[in-house]
Amino acid sequence: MSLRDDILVESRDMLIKQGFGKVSMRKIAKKVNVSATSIYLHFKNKDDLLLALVESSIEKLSDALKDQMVSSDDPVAKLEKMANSFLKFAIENPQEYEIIYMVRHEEMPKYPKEKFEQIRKIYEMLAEIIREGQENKLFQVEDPLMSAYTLWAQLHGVASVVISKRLDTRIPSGEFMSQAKNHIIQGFITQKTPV
Amino acid sequence: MSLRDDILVESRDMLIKQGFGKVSMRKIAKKVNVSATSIYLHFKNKDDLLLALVESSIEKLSDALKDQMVSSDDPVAKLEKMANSFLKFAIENPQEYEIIYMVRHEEMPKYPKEKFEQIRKIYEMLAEIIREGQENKLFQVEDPLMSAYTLWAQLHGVASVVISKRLDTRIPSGEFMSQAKNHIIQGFITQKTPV
DNA sequence: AATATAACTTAACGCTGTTAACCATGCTTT
DNA sequence: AAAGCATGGTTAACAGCGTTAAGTTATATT
Repeated sequence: MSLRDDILVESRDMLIKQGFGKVSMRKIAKKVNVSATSIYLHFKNKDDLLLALVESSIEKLSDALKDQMVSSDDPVAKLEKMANSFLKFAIENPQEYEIIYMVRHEEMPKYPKEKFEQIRKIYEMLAEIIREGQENKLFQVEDPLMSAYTLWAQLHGVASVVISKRLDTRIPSGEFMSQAKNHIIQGFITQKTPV
Repeated sequence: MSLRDDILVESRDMLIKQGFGKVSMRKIAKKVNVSATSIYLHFKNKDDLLLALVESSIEKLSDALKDQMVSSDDPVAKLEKMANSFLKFAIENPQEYEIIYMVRHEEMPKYPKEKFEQIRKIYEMLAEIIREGQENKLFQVEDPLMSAYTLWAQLHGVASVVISKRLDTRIPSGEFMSQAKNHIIQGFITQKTPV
């Protein structure tokens, strides 16, 4: 395994175990038995290294979601599965999930957009499900792609409140997420306005 | 005005203008014409200072939402107004909004819970609206307080994706938010399952 | 054999949060 | 009035940070 890979492995481990604030170039270097400056031979700077971690976390999430897509269920069930595995991934890999949202896109205009191609593909996938539901008159949406983004944003909000422990102690997080998921899906479903 | 207040004013200003990463004790000190260590006479440490900022940002948001509560509209309209002003606040005061979500609760178990009383009150307020709608059979929810949390979480997800510029460039953020708001509210409304 | 390139090092710069020790001022108690 | 003490400030210093510049050493190419 190359030094570059060692750095990635160790820094991811450090990020997951100790959190974002405690990761430093010097500590990573010590872990892989190399001088701190050596890292700069493989990564432009700290941000660049972190971005590499973001990328691979996105890939993990992407894989977790894709696995759910093999089924030939109806769109509602598909969406539900997606929502489930999204939340499951976030809760089971909280640090991994947080890595994805760690770096602000605006702070890295220098980085090639292709790096985020993967995440765009997930959105397209969601949009496809929604489009299918729209055609079957199951979902009531204006623009499937936009709805894919709102769906994800809603799910992210739910995941993030749980992960960052902002939930009221009176509320069990499992029920919260399942309840939230229902509300979110419900929000897309076609309905006759109540009397 | 006391030095403590000066520090708060300047550090808030710095936080809003330059962002979280660029705020340092020394820079704040320079701005208020005092040595860096003097800040420690008024705040335990940097986290403590930031928490004071969080508190007052929460109060601002809380005020913005409370202002919407005077009306005697029906629950649906009320919820819509709340959602609108929540998103409006977030978009118009992005840095202020981010301050609220900056500090992780788990990282500050030392701080008194009463500090977050204000935010809890907002939740109770939302829960009250939802409870009202529930009794009028307008909303279909299990637990109004839990639903208040899911509502907020979803709104936060939407606000956060816009603020941190994660939205696809093809999607106009105004429409995105309005669309998302509709989905979110829709998710609470009682409905007859479609045929 | 000479040279280029790659992978690494040490030393240093200018930041950072935070602590320790010190000093002046003004209030309280003797 | 003298002594003591709390308050609000100071400077100096520590350890750690990201990053750069310059130097070294080994390997591959010509």
